Amino acid sequence: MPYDIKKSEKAWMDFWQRERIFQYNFNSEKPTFSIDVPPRYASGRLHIGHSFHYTHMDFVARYKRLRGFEVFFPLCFDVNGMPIEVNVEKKYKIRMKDYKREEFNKLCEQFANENINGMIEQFNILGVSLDQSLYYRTDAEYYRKITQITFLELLERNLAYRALHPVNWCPRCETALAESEIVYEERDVLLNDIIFKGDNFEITISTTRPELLPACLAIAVNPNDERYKHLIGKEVEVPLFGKKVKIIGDENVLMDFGTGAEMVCSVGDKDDLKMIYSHGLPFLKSLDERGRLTSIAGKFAGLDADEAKKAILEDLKSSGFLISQKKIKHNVGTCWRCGHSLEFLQKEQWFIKTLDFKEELIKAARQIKWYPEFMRVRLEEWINSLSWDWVISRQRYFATPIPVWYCKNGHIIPAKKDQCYVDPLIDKPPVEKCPICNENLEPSDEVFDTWMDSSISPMFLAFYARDPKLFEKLYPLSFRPQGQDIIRTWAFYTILRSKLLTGKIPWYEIMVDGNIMAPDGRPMHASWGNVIDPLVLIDKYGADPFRYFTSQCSLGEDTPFKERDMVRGQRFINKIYNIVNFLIFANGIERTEDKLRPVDHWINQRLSQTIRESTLYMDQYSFDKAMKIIEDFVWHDLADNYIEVVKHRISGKETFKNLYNTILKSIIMLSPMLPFISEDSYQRVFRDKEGKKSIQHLSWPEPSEYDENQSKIGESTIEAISILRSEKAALKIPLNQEVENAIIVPKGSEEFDLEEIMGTLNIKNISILKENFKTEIVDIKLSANGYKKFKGDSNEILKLVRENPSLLKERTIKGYTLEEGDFEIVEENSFNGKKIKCGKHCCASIYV
RNA sequence: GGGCUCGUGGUCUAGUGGUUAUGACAUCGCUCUCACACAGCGAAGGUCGCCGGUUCAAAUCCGGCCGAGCCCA
Repeated sequence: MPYDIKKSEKAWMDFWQRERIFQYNFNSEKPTFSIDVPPRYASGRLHIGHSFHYTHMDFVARYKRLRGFEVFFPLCFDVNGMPIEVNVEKKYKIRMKDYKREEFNKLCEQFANENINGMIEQFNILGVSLDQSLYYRTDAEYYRKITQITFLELLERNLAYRALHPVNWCPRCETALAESEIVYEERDVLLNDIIFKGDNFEITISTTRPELLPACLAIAVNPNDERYKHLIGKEVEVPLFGKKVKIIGDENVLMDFGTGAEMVCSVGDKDDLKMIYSHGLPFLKSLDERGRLTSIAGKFAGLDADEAKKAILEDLKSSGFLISQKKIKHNVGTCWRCGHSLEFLQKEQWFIKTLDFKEELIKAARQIKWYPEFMRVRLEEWINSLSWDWVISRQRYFATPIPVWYCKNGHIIPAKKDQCYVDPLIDKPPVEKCPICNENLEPSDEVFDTWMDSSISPMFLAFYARDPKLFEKLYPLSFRPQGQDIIRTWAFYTILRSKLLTGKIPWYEIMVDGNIMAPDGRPMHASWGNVIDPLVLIDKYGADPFRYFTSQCSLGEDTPFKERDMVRGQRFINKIYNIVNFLIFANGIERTEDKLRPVDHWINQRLSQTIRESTLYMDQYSFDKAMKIIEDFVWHDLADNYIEVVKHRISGKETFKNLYNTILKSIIMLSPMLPFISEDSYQRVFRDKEGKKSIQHLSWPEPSEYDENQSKIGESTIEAISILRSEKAALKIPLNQEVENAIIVPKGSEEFDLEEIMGTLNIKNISILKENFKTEIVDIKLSANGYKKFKGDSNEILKLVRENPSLLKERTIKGYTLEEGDFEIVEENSFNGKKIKCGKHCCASIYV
């Protein structure tokens, strides 16, 4: 009966849920291993990349359970922000701003609920061992309450502040965006050369944004530029608008971009902003919140940026100011959600201080252990490049309300902490009038950037502001798994919030994953038609084969999806199933007394080595390496060699016991990666004897005991068997057919378990001999040690020895003392004049 | 333009100075051998992206270039 993967996987996931196998026990005496699970964004279903990430963290959760930890692995959802708003607008064909915040948010919540239910089902199918009774969603009042409280705490300490500041602004979404929300896109734009006239001179500037001409503050040139340096300090007139501006010198101006002269506007881009600050230029508001030109643009007022660009270029052309245009590639900042190009706008916004803490944050990042290590460098690069504080206010609906009120004189009245969760649009302020000027209060209608919610995830999970005792116990969390694309956001903001609010790092370890690429090696894009649905694959192959594929992906590297890895996984799972079948068969036969033989010691030695190495790799979250070692052991040492050898004596008590333990330890090691087949195997044979309800309740194996000498004999024996087996195959003798004679020629002082060889291969007599055996030296090479010893003389010595092999018997050559192992001798062996197959330890042949 | 990562048989991949470069998938041959033909045994297939340097010795270390990915400007 073949392995029914679908039926099995369904049954065991139901079993795990029913028996609450993954439930975290708050009263456990075991040490806790806590995972700051990425709250899955509730705008859709899991795609292959998410599935990949969650299986990786599940490997960790399951491994840590086996290592004796009480694992805290909660189910979390991120239910906030623009993607959901946009989806709801699309679904109902409505505009958010036409609705009251409350009403619109109800629609968002409903939309999210459907996705959440779907994703929980997906987690189950994948076998992700989340404790579903530990749960949060970021749109719930219990969660937003903590977002608000932590904000109020920062406000009390002046770490949050409100200020007028240019912000990245999306005119379509009408909201400020954080730097992390900007997507840079390369676009074809026109670089326009425009003449500015001064007293008896002209200067031609290059700009991609002529619509900002009304906000022109100055012309900037590089002070080292021979063409222009004499003009610095002179005045020119802004074409069409008649305003006079100065020519300034600034080292940041690129001499080879366009004409090497540019206009400084408020505010075209970040470079403008830097020059405005460094040259003390004023801010002009040239665009409004919807991206239209303001009154300073005269007759162009009211046009949006694109229309204005056209109109102004027209006028410049007809009045002779525009002298040339050429197409260039230009990086444009766009809104991560809607793709509209962004503007800089002067707005009152809420900020959290970050620039003051750069050093401290880098230090904190270094206290955290990063897997892989190089990901930390990316965070440090990001921290070093930050040029202003974190803008946390958003002019949107579906997010946590900012818990403050304002009076008309601009005083800020924050909510009281015990008032939270609070919605200023609905709830009453803590006081009726402004305590400073006795004015009436207006509620804030702004919400927080959603990273304000997700960046307190470890604090929330550790019961911050709710249960100080639990917080003491759980904080910092053990482990943060996440994707490389959100190092600068989720990882960064979490470290920031944690440091500011608790003074501690949020977790001791962070594991950063790469992405799954399409099979063609490119990112998956719906428009490229290379998107892969994990559920279709799992339906075809099963969840364990999918997990097998994800276990092959190196941490932190992008991996193209490979269906053939799932095929390979399927075969491996089938192999495991059949190994267990054999054990069940062996379990059913009568037991006789016996003793362990050298091959048993050999498999125990190989098992121990596998346990030691895979433990090392699992501790570093190098699942690919651990899996490779375990798979190699199970498939080749255990299945191909050991089982074949013990078949002839499987009725023996000790033999059976050794096989039983070897298989049990193997499936325990495989269970983090392949939980379904492992649980299935455990339940089929081991549960009765071991007693534990689930394989997840067992312990990660310790290396077995074995006798080193016996193990060596076992190794030579395995080699002899494998040579003789292939010999038998070559002679076309069926493997179970009896053979009269075989010979084994040891290379050195090796010993062999002849009885084992005879039993396994059905050979009547085996002799160990050295007569009639001829060794011919074919080639002589230097070993690594030889090279190290002889250094520069290596080639000369090698030449001497090759010409005269008898020199090998000398004690010294050219003053070097010779030792065994300096040379490698390539031999050809023959027996009775015929070539004979050889391995590391022996040569062997069937002797008919 | 900057930071990080990667570039190995047809495809994918292991391998951070020293035998004949690992394995998988695909290909070809042999074998239904009492757990498994979703198996076993064997064969063919590689100038280790390119150029230069260090070294007795480089896939591996260093420099430059080319290509890919992520993040940023």
